[in-house]
Parts: sequence; structure tokens; C-alpha cells
Amino acid sequence: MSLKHALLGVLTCKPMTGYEVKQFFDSTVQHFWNAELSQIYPTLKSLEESGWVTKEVQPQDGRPDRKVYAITDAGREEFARWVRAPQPPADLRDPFLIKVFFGTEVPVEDLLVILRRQKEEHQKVIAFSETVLREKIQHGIRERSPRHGLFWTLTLEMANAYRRAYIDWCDRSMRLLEEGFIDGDVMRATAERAFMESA
Amino acid sequence: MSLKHALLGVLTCKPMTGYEVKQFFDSTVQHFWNAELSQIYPTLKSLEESGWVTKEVQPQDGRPDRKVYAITDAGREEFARWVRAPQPPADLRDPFLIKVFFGTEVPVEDLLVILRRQKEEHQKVIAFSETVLREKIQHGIRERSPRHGLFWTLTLEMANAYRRAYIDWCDRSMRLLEEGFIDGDVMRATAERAFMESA
DNA sequence: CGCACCATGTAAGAAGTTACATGATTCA
DNA sequence: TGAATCATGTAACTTCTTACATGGTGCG
Repeated sequence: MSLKHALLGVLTCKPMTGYEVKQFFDSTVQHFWNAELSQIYPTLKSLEESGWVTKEVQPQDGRPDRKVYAITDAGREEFARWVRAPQPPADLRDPFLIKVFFGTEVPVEDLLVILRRQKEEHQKVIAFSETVLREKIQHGIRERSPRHGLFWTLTLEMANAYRRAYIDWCDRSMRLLEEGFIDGDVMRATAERAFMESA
Repeated sequence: MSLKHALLGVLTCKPMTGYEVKQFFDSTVQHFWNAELSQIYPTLKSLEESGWVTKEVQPQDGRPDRKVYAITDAGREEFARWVRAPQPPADLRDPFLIKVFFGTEVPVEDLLVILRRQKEEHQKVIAFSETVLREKIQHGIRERSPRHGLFWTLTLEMANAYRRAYIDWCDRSMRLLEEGFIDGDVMRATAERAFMESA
């Protein structure tokens, strides 16, 4: 479970409540990780039991007490250990590729439609990353932790690089399908070579 | 749950047992989808209850009876409906990016090590795709279903494009870290611009 | 007046992985 | 002799999502 270590990572920035951790997730690592409050609260509790974080209860009236979690030395060590540990590459798990894989089951016209839509969806995500998210991250860097600037930018770049690769692939796939539209045989025979050349 | 539809997709090729479906997964869609037998067997049963597949029991001696599942017309329709339905883009969920995001917690040297290792892992996967997997897929195309050739190749290309983007990103990140090694301030100030230019 | 924000959680369910259970055949 | 292949499944567990439960404050 990487969530435990993701939470430790967040708490290296500063002590936070579960609610604040969720906000941190939403405003910064959103593009490659996410977690719900219902998962965060119990996980913080288990981190406390492991001695990796401590809890300070700040009483409030009219709403639940704030429970501020802070990382311990042991927690910092555990996090650094985890960072250095081998990490198998994340594998893709993409239902859209299943649709393309069994593309023979629908007319080519329909495939072109879903490819175009999928491309647009990825474009929207990039547009969001480049405006709202980039601004949020830059704000976080300025306000909270200038040291993190490089790394936060790098991860944003990786997420965008993935989306750009996806968009390019949609374009090339659509082009190939349009070309092979009339003569299916030609399509098949030259598909692979054509893809390589268009890259 | 996309697994149900993935199974329907597989069964559009030909009737199969759960065991054979697993082999199909392992030899063709492995690079963007996977499933365990313990998940496949119950899912096939539920597909049968939905009327999307039928089961034919072939008795055997010395080993469990073969249960061959075939897709029905209703199943084909359901699959086509699913293919055409809107598909939100798969989001990244990559523990490695968490490590980079909180890169301030370990020395730069250690980050260079894990970036190099991660790059190598992705290179290995591509090498496997381009040899073993490509051969398996090509075999499947020749033996079973030439119609699928274009689509099977396309999905392989997408998976490889993702890995190549990842590798490029590792390279650029390592370069930036090496440059900013001595003077952290310079590193931070120019990181973003430098990344853009190196792309 | 209704919605968003703050702040905590529990419970139920879906999806996926790992371990357990059985047992004959074939190949090195 | 021991591993891989064929062939079925169940049970336990982890991870993640969605729904439920409470309730005050402030804004438009």
C-alpha cells in the first residue's frame, strides 16, 4: 500500500489534519494520485499506531476537534527508506485500450468517434493541468515550500507527457483508420509499417 | 467494472474456457490489462447469469470438466454498446511519482539512482514488448484472427509510447538534477524553463 | 434559502491479489 | 524427481469508492 507513504510524504511538508491532507492531495498530486477522506482517516490512525506520526488534538466548539498529525523521526526514516526501495514500473490499466483492441466489433466510423472523444478528454485534462493545477502548485511552492519547486514541476511534466503521447497516438490511429477505410486489406498489410513511419 | 466487458471482448474471438481466457490475457493484452483466474471464473459465471454468454460442459477424466463459454447475440450487443459508451480517460496512479514529488527528503544522489533504475525497468518492459509480446501477438493474428491485426498493433504501440515518454522524462529529470547538483538555487530558478527547452 | 466550507468518522460494497485445495499428465 | 501444463474453484485479505451520519458557520 503506497497510501501510507504518500501520507508520510505529505506530512513532511508540515503537520496537518486529515481534512487538510485531502486538500493537499486535491491541489497538488491530483494528476497522479488521489485518496478519499474515508481512506485517509483510518490510514492516519494506523500510521500513529506504527509510531510514524503523532497526533495533537485541538478542541473546537460547534465542530469536531481538529486532530493534527505530525511526522516523527521514525516516520521520516521510513519514508526515506521507501523512496530508495525498488519500485516496479506502474502498469497501464486502461479500459479504452480494450475497446480499441476489439475494434473489429464496431464499424470504423464508431471507432473514429470514440478516438476523437478520448483525445478531447485528454486535451481537457492537459488544459486543466496547465492552468488551474499549475497555478495551484506554483502557489504551494511560493507559500509553503520553495525547496519542492523542481520536483513538483517534474511530476506535472510527466503527467502531461503521458497525455501528449496519448493524444499523438489517437491522431495517428485515426489517420490510419481513415486511410484504410475503403480497402480493408491494404489497411491491414501496411498498418504496422505506417505507424512506425508516422511516429 | 471493465473486466466483464474485457471477457466479452475476448470471447468475440472464439469460445473459450476460463483457463484459455487467462492465457489469452497473458499473451496479448498483458501490456494494458490483466486478470487472475480467481477473478475470471466467477465473472464468467455472472456473465452467464446475465445471458451474455452460454456454457457448454465437456466432461474429461482425470481432470476437471472443461467449461467452454461462448458469447451470445445479446453479449455481442452489450459489448458493442459498451465500446461506444463514453470512457473517461484512465488516470495515472504511479507510486514512483510520489517519490519524485517528495524528492527533497533524500539526497540528490539517491534520486539519480532511483530515476536511473526506473528508466531501466521501463526499458526492459519495452524490450519484452518488442520481442516476446510482439511475436505472440503476431502469432495470434496469423493463427486466429487476421482481422484484428491493426487494432492489436495499435494498442501495443500505445503502451510503448507511454514507456518511451516515461524514459525520456527520466533522462531529462536526471539531466536537470545533475546540472543543479552544486548550486541548488540556480536549479530551482531555472528548472521549469529548462525542462520546457529540453523537451 | 441553499450551497460550500470545515471536520470527523463508519459501513457497505466493488475490484483485485494472494493463498489454499485438488490432481493427472508430460517433459527434462 | 521435480517443474510445467491443464483445469477447476473457494477463502481471505487489501485497496479503493460510495453512501450514510452529524452539524455549525458564512456567503450570495
